[in-house]
Amino acid sequence: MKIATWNVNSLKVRLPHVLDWLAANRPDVLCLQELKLEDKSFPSAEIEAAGYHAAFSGQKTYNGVAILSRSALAGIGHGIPGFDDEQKRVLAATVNGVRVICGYFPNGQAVGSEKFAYKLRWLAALTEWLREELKAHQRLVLTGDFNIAPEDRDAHPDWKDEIHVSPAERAAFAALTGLGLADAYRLFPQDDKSFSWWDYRMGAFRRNFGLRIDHILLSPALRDVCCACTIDKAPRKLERPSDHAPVIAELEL
DNA sequence: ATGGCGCAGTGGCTGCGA
Repeated sequence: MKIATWNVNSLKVRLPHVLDWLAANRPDVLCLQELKLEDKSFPSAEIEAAGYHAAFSGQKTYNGVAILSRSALAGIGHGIPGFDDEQKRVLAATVNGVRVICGYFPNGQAVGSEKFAYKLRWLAALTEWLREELKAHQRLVLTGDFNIAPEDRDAHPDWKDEIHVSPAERAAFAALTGLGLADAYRLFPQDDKSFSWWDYRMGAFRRNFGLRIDHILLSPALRDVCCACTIDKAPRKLERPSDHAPVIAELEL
């Protein structure tokens, strides 16, 4: 099973890239973030024509998540149970016995801001929910745009902002891995300065001034069968790219 | 020089992302 995540920064604008990428890579599951469109505008026909089922949770202008799958999606769940939130950031579904949770984690804007407090509240709620989900689902994937670079090696050395690399955010990430979830990318040797996001400005991609903030976390049963995890930088080189690159994990299932 | 780029909304600009 090949499972991927990609923050597309507007599905409307990026649909051609997504369709091309699905055709070229044929993942079993693709989790999308930052759809920036309402459910009524979701491109269901195009996704279906590409051979994929879809579950989605969108809103106007901001946020929005989707799970695309070659097999049928079951047990679709919206949001974090018990956490009231108008922002569409979480979608869960079961595919061939694997519980897939797609998340667009809050940005946080600046350490100490109102949005930062919301980010930490959101992360705490997610973690408590995942604790229960892991009891119910032996095979579980938590994936998406985490907006956290878990270690120093996951951020360009010149990254000056505290957001995405602050101790509080990294502690929240560690709380998730503390539940037994493994960062699939770090199960394998990787190049130095491996990132999944690059600012549109300042020639950041050309200079590889980036962050690794898009992740695939695996429950113990899936970690044991994970045979590869890579970042595909090719779509970031296209005309009008998303600022994020897809991350792909391969599971021997 | 605190911007730069890109997207959405109902705009000639602002808010936001990371």
